Amino acid sequence: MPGNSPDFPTRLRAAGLRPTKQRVALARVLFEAGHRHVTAESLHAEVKATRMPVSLATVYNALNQFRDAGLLREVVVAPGRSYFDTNTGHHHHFFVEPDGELHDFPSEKVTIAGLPTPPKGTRLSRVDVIVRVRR
Amino acid sequence: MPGNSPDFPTRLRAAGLRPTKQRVALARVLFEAGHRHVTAESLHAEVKATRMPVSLATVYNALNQFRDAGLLREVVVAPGRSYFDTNTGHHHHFFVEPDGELHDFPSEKVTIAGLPTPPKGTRLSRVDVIVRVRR
DNA sequence: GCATCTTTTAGAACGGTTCTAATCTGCTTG
DNA sequence: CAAGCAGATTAGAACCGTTCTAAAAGATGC
Repeated sequence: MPGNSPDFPTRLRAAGLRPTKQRVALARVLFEAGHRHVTAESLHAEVKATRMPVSLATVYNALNQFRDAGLLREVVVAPGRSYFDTNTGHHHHFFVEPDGELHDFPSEKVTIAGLPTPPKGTRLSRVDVIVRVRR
Repeated sequence: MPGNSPDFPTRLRAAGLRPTKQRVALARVLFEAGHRHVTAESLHAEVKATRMPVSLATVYNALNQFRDAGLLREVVVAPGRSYFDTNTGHHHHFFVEPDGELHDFPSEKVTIAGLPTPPKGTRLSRVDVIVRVRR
C-alpha cells in the first residue's frame, strides 16, 4: 500500500465525523489530489467510478458536514447549483460564465481597500470576490 | 395624479418590451421608489397587494426580461434563491447571512488592486464583491 | 374591427437539494 | 467477541424555486 500521507479516518475523526466507508471514500477523492471544485453530482459520479457504492443523499450529507466542519468551503456563483471548494484558505474565484467553470486565484496579491464597516449589530464573516469572465 | 417622473410605458418600450399592464405595474413597484432588492416571491406579493392580478410566472418572465434589458441586475448570494437589484450601477453588497438581507454599498471608495488577468480566451464581465456578515 | 403576433396564465414539469423511515454499520461495553 | 446503541446510509418521496406548456387574453398594425 502506498504511503497515504494524510490519514483520512484520523482527519475525519478530528473533525468530529465517524470515518465510515463512504465518508473516507469521499474524503479521498476530495483531498487526495490538489485543490478541487466539485458539485454534489460531479462528486457522486467520481466516487461511484471508484466502485464504492454511495447514494446521492450521502454525498449531500457529507458535503454539508465537511463544510460545517471547515473542511470545505461552499461557493455560490450561479443560481441553482452549489460548488464546494477544497481550498479553505484565503482566495478568490474566477467564474467562466457560460459553462460554469470555477478557478481559484490567491488573495495574496489582491488588496481591497475602502470597504465600509458592517452594519450595526453585525460582524464580518467573509469577503467573497468573484471575477466573472466570458469567452 | 402626482407627477410620475419617469414614464414607465416609455421606459419599457425603450428597452424593447411592450408596456403591458403587468409589466408596467411591476416596473412601477420596482423603480418608483429608490433602489430595491427583490426576489420573485417578494415582488409577486408586493404587486398583488396593489390589486393588479399577476401570476408568478409573469413575475419570473418580467424579471428575466428586465435583467436581459439591463434594467435590473441579478445578484447570486445564497444557494437556491435569486435576488434582483434595481441598482445597475457599480456597487457591491453586504449580505446578512442568517436572514438573507441584502444591502448595497457604493464602489466609489472601494478599490481592488492586484486582480490577475482573466484566463486566455476570456474577457472580464464583472467583479462581484460580497461582504458576508453575521449578527 | 380584424388579423397577427406577443403576453399572460394556471398548472404541470423540472432540477437541485433535503427529508423520511427503514436498514445497516461502526463503536463501546461487558 | 457478542450485544446493544447511537449514528450513518439508503431509496424514494417530498420540497422549493424556477421554467415550460398549451390555451386564452391582450397589444399593435392595418
